[in-house]
Amino acid sequence: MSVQTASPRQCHSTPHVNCADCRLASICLPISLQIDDIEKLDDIVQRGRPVQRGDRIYHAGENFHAVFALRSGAVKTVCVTHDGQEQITGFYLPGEIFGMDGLASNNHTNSAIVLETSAICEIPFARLEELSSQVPSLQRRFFQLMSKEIAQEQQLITLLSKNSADERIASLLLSISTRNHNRGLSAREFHLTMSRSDIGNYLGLTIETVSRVLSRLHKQGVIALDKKHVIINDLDALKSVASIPTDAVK
Amino acid sequence: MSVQTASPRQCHSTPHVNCADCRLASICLPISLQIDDIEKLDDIVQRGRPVQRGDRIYHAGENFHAVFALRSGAVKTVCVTHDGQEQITGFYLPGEIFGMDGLASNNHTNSAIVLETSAICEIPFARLEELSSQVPSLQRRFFQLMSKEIAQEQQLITLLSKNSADERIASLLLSISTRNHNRGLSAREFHLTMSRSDIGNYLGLTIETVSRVLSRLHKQGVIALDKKHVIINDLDALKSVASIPTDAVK
DNA sequence: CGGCGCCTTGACTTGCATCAAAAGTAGTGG
DNA sequence: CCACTACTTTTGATGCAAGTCAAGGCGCCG
Repeated sequence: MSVQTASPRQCHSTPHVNCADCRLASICLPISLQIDDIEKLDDIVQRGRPVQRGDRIYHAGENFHAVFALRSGAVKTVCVTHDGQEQITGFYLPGEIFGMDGLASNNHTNSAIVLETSAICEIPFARLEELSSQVPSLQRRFFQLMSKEIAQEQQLITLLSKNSADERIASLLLSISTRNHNRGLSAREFHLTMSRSDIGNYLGLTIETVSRVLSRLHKQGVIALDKKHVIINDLDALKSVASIPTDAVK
Repeated sequence: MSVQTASPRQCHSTPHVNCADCRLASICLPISLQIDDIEKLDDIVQRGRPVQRGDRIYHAGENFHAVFALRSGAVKTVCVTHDGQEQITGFYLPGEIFGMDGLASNNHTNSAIVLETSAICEIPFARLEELSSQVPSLQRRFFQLMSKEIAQEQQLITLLSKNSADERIASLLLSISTRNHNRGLSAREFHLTMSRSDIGNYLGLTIETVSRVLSRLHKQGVIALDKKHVIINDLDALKSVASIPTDAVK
């Protein structure tokens, strides 16, 4: 089970870094908090051991007691239908929060599965809730996070409902690119941590279609593709495949 | 513009009913609040004039300042893509809360459009937020509402990603039926307030497909259908079309 | 009555799924 | 280091569910 991936430990994945010093603070939960409020938040955040590919952070059906912030690595959330099929509902990158499903019913509706060696902060919800009452900007921030989650899912709904296979895949690549960029990484070049099968599941496509579309984009020179390593050669062309105006900031 | 539908004014749409007396209290925002907390909530709720089919409660891009509870009638929320297409992201029935998009960015990402003569409660968010800090059970309730919204959207994502036209439409009928039932109305017989085109838009199908599937269900005797009036003749058969186990509660 | 939306139905087309097989990649153990 | 197994990805051939195009019906309103 100890699948050590090539992903090296990075400075921000060391357990002792606190929220104030974390280089992801500008995009994570602490946004817009005062320094002493960050310290209060810091007190309730639990930083765990690195987790490995395939590990589950929580299971669907499990009691909900915490939300999670991803420090490094990547995570997917999946929910299971009546007939046992899995649907991936989101991919999470460093600085992003997951696990807010399950708040409604006190039980997680999704499972969270680790895609590559990751470092994760656990934030016990009871204490977060309590602190939110005392720190209005934290309460607001948390409302915003949930609202952002809703907005993103609506984007996905639109993608699934209205867009072709090409558009869906181009959109996903652009989304990852943008999120990488916001974390201060390259928008042009990145590693697809998820398998073709994960991508297909997420976008409502078969793995064959995913493979074909990626090959075509490669042949057309829009992207360069080596296994899971992606380079966006022509950003405007990719946006045009995604039917996104080239001037859209997104 | 004044499209007066056949829908009669009902007792719970009269503006003077307060939260404590509203017959939707058991499924609306006040759930699990103490009686004096309901009164505090009641103080900030604004009950407006009835609105008509086609009216917009808020526009995409508009400043976010309130969430809304539907007292009677029906509402759809839509968001607009880059290329000007509309995507319906939800249908709302009495007792349900909408307008929580826009919390993230302080601007609504959706528009809310009235489907039939409706009565709506407006809840200014600033005051709700403030009250939430003082009343932990309200804060919790509001977190839950947003989380429920997330869970429902994930259901829709799964539906769009994995299910056939028949399954999508049967699922929608069952969802409306269940929600009616929870409001104390008939689960067997109801009025489809939305047009075929709305249904198609919501479910990622063309209006022709919607029409064909409904006709087929009618011919098979699973439902009776007269214009917008629906009677579910064989609930188990409908669940089976939706690929939902017949013993599933929801 | 005639015009305008909304809905239904039929004939045809197509994008993606399905089926099938081969090629590439990784992990394991001799 | 290579052979072996298992898994993932690619590529090709074929089929079908749902989209598109087109025509006609029904109800509503001026």
